Amino acid sequence: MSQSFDITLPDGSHKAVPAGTTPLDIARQIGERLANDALVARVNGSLWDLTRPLESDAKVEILTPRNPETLEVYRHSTAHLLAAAVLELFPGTQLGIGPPTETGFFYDFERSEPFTPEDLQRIEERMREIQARNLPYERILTRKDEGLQKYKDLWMKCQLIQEKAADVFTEYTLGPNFIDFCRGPHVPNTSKLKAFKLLSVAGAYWKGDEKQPQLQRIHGTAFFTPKELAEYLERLEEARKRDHRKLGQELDLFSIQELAGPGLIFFHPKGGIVRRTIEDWMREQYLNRGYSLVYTPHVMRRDLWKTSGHANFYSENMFTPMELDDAEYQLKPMNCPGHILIYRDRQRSYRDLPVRLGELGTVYRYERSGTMHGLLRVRGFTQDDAHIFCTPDQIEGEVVSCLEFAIDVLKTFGFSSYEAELSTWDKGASGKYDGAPELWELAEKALARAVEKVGLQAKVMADEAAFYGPKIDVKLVDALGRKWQLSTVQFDFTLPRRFELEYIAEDGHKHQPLMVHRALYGSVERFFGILLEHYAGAFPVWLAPVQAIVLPITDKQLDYARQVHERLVQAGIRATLDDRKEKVNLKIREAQLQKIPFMLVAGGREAESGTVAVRHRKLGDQGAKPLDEVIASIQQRIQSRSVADE
RNA sequence: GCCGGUGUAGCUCAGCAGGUAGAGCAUCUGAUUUGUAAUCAGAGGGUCGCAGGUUCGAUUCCUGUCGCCGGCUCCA
Repeated sequence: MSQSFDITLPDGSHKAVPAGTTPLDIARQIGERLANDALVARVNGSLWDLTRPLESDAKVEILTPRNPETLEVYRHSTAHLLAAAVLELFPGTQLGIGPPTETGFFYDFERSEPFTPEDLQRIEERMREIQARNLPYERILTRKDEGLQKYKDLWMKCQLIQEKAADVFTEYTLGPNFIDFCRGPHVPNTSKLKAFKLLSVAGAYWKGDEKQPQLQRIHGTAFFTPKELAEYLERLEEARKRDHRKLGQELDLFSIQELAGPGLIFFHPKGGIVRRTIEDWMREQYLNRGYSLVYTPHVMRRDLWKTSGHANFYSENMFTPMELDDAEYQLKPMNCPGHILIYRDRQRSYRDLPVRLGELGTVYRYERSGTMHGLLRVRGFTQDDAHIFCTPDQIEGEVVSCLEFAIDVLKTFGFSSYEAELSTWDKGASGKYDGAPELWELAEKALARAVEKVGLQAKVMADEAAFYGPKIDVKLVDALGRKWQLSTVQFDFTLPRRFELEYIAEDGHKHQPLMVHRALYGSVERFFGILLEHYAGAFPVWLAPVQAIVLPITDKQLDYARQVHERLVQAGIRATLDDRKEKVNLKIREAQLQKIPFMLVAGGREAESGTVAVRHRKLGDQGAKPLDEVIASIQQRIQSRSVADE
């Protein structure tokens, strides 16, 4: 056993070390500082505990907080710390799983009593105490049969061991009293954990399955430094401040009425202006890009939904059918069948294709109570929906223009950062797919080539396609770095078959067209909510419900202010006049809180000279300017749809 | 749907070991004519989410129900 291993370091240098050497030993040889900062190692590509002896020749890399992948390990170790604290305070609690997440970590517990917010505080304090004990995380190898015996009082752990463990598995201790079945790796000891905070408790089902017992999930977050933690908490606070539900009320944009029912949105006059502007832009684009605008009914016979298949596989999401004198009718959860009926109302020639039918179609879907969320998750919403019926050799071009269109939406509304996902059928391996393999191949190739052509980065999500066809999803990244699913471009191989769609091809025979479903805003309501949060309520001028407000200083300037207001309105600017007998300070404060882009102060001096004193919501007092100039500059912003707040 | 929390004036919130409620802002009235984020004074406004129960008495305790919030699940 006195063999030695050949270690390759990231700089390409080699080192011979005796068996039994750990990555931490190597770090120490390189430098005390590195050994101090080290949290975990990468050995031959996989993450490895610092104190775990090397087992062969290896490429070894010592990872510190500078390596982003370290954060997951760090948070995972914090999750163990949480579990250890819970067990100390509440012995007998059952442990579920405790993974890191994108923003922190959680651990699931089963306990008859609910954790209260006070419990959370106590737990967090106990975590700090345990942390201060400077306990090591130690990796232990255990035989499966032994492990099952050891964890016999922890049913979830036993289940996990049964399902996941090899004959010999790893577990990690945290001091003398805590041990957890876990793949690892972990940071070497609790002294490394410098900044963490528990955030919430909530219910979560074991394995995410509602037929399984419900557990209590404690969420927390952890960062390498208290400073980063504080910044994260500030971001959370910022997100809370720009919550679209809060802004929607403060800015009087929309409401949800208890008397009318949850998940149903009322757009108030100001929200109505914003929404209409968003919709008008889309309608204009439809017409510019070769789409036809159609309208389809909101309720249709249930037979239609039987033909489409929705009555079967989508029934959970549909409103209960209503009985009319001749038949059952169904509120529409989708627009596709309506567009299909228009397509097949007459015989189509290949010369007619592609047929692009677009609609701002309002659909109703049954969402379980408890799942609704402001504008983002509702029961009635409007899709900027279109269906493209085309020939096989047209699909690539069609997908390309859909993606270009989608990118144009993002740019127009001020999102510069976005990403895409290409969901594929994975060769039909999972067997859940409908449609001929040739069609899948054809469509997936077209999608992949289109993605490349428009220069999108698309992550391939194997086996994530819908059963009826592959798709591309576009996600945007907002001002706070949050990702939102937005546009989707999906093939549908099922509906053309179910509705026996056809066109007469050049060969004089009937062929089945390909059908592409695409929505770019996704849902207008949801898009509205995303925009609202992205801009924190300060909509770009072209979208702002009120673009300018005229503020006379005293009622001596009222006549002049009325003229100014009239000029603005004549110029097509959405302007209001604050003619109350109030101090200008108050008027400014309120206009500012309403996030009105331009406040035009009209006092005696301005009335004399035909000017207004311009105050911009972000830039502040800009001084007096000739009214003509001000009008032109506001108009310029509106016409150019500028998203810059200046 | 499930787990936990929560529901008091238009808004934000206080209060109640059970004795039918209070502030600030908003609203209305009056005064103030005011130069870049809140002028002053007075008045009005709530069947304490809804329905039962316990009690001499319930906004307060209990049960049910509805909405909302944080999650799970699902998705636009």
